[in-house]
Amino acid sequence: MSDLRTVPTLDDVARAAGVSTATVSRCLNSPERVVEQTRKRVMSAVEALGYTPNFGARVMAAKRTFTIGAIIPTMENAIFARGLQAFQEELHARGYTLLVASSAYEPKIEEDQIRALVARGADGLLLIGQDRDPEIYDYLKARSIPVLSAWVYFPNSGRPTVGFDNRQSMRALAQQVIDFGHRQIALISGITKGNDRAAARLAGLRDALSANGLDPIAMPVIETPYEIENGAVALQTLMQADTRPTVVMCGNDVLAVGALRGARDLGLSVPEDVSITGFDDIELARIVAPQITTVHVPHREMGRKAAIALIDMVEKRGTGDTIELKSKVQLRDSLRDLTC
Amino acid sequence: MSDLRTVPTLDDVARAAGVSTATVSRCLNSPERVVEQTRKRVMSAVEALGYTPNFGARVMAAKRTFTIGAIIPTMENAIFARGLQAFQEELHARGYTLLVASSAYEPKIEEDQIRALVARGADGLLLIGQDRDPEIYDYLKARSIPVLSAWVYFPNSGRPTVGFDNRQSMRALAQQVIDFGHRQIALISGITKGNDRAAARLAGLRDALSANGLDPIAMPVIETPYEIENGAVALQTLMQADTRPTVVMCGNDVLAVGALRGARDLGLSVPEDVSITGFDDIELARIVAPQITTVHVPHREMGRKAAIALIDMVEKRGTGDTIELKSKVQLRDSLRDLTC
DNA sequence: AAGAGCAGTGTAAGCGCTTACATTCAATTC
DNA sequence: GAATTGAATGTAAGCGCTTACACTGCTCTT
Repeated sequence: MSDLRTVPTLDDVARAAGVSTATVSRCLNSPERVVEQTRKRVMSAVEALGYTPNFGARVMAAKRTFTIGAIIPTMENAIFARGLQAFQEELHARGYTLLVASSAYEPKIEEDQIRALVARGADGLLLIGQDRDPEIYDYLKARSIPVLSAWVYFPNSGRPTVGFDNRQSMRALAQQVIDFGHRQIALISGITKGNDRAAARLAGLRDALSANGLDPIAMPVIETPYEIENGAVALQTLMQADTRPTVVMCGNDVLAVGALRGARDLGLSVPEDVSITGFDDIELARIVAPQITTVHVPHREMGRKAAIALIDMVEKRGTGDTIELKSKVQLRDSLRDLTC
Repeated sequence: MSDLRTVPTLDDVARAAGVSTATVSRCLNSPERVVEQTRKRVMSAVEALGYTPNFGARVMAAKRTFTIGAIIPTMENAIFARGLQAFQEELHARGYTLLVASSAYEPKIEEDQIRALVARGADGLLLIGQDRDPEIYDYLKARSIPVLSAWVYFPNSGRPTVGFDNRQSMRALAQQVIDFGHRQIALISGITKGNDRAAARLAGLRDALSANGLDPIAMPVIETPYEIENGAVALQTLMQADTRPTVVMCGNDVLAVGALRGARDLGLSVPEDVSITGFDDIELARIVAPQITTVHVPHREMGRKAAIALIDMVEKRGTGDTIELKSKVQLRDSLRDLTC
């Protein structure tokens, strides 16, 4: 291959094909508006020159970037990986590119990232959860950039969401735990401030306690960032209390796996000495021994539907539908049935 | 907040501050060239109007996108997550944005993704490994887009790499295995075609065998995509052979974790009945019981250094240095010392 | 057979920014 | 004090593309 001195432009193609730049542009963007014969000529010129449209110029002229931004709290563990993968596959299939950033669960960083993505011309944004400074929503609205919140389901928030009901899900899991005879329940939660999923899960657990005549206030709760190590430490703290819990429920599977290791390090067996539950049903939950009882979330489906919904908002200028997905309690070995 | 009718432009800011657009542009891009007083005035106008530069226009005028593209084989497991996270943090700190795509280990898809990233104006590209169609390198060269290969170290390839020597690393691990008295060694490898890391690891293992008077040809090898399930299946196949291996080495930790589960399902204990080793030292390796003996790779350091090196290449401060990072055998419980 | 209608194509005006070059003016030099 | 210098700022030419609008030469109407 020869070393091209410069990258060819629309103009070069037009000249080579003996047409105007407008025709070349049309060939590329709405081929049906150009007659077959011309189109062929143009396309072979494109081919011959190895022409690729200049992204910046196209963005500027068309005022569309075909870019969707997504900001997730973390890339370091698999919580969002599968959903995001599906999201990106669906976007790709529809001609969009995904721009990912992560916020490390920091609202400040998230805000920066939102601005960065907007500055880069993202046509739409996928965010996780809904709990953020209203000013950000104003900012996005002023620029008419559609936003979709995933991983949550809030039908009455006035903003579209695609996800599942974290509160109900946790409540359902807790009900199961209670039905299994557990009364001494403790929770290792993620940080609830600025994290509506974590907050909802905590609330759901309390709902279940109240509904079963147990005191939600008395329940020991440790809030800690979603990291395996933190789960281990938290479990050890909980097990040193005067009245040991019979079950330690965790805000997600990452904490649960940590708790499992913490128990192991303490010489406790799970679920004989203490039961552990998780949330999310990421691969991790099935890899460890015992496998972790958790709430299964349809990650891939969520990612796919989020992509479809968001593109819809971008293209149809629709306001965006809220979509509810169903989660499901996934019983495994880490939860002991005390009633047997 | 009021609903802005239109997004403010450089011109609006210039008018509001009573200066020319050039001055505003300079305030934003090289503030030291504008006198303090003016700069302050401009900045408060920027603030007041909520101005954000238009990405497309900036790209077009500056012929730079401040975007770095990265194509990784997969986002679905954690192999690349940590390194990529560090990569993106470093980029962000230096004013660049990361565009990530994944290829599903398919050369065809990777090629598409490369073209897509280039079309979007990526200033530089991070790829994993070096084994790909030379035509792609020509294509990138013609557009003078710097490329850096990570996760490998090939000092004499003529292209910059940032990573570790997969072959030597595997050889070192294998030497340890042999020193522990293992003679019946089997390998569950990733697919080596188009994957120089997998190929190098296989080669390194063979090196060690030869160096110790063992027959590299006789070693059972199963090649399979990097998925937990595949590791489980492969282990079971290997254990059904006439002469059972005393150790099953795996191309990475994902396969090793799968192998571990496969052993468990077969009722075998690790490492009593069979030893297992991994590669990469991702979090997974420490979560499972027993913890997996593996090769530790400095993921975060690799990501950070890759970012620095690539930006260097983009900004023409260098042609791209090859950087070697040191891996390290990480002994854990899944490998039994037969000599005791 | 003249006009209407329309498909196919061309012309040219931006899109919002960066930056080379031009201009201004105060400080410095001789 | 005139000339020189250089820092600070302004002017305006693109960057490569899309698209509104204009134009051309058909095929239909009536």
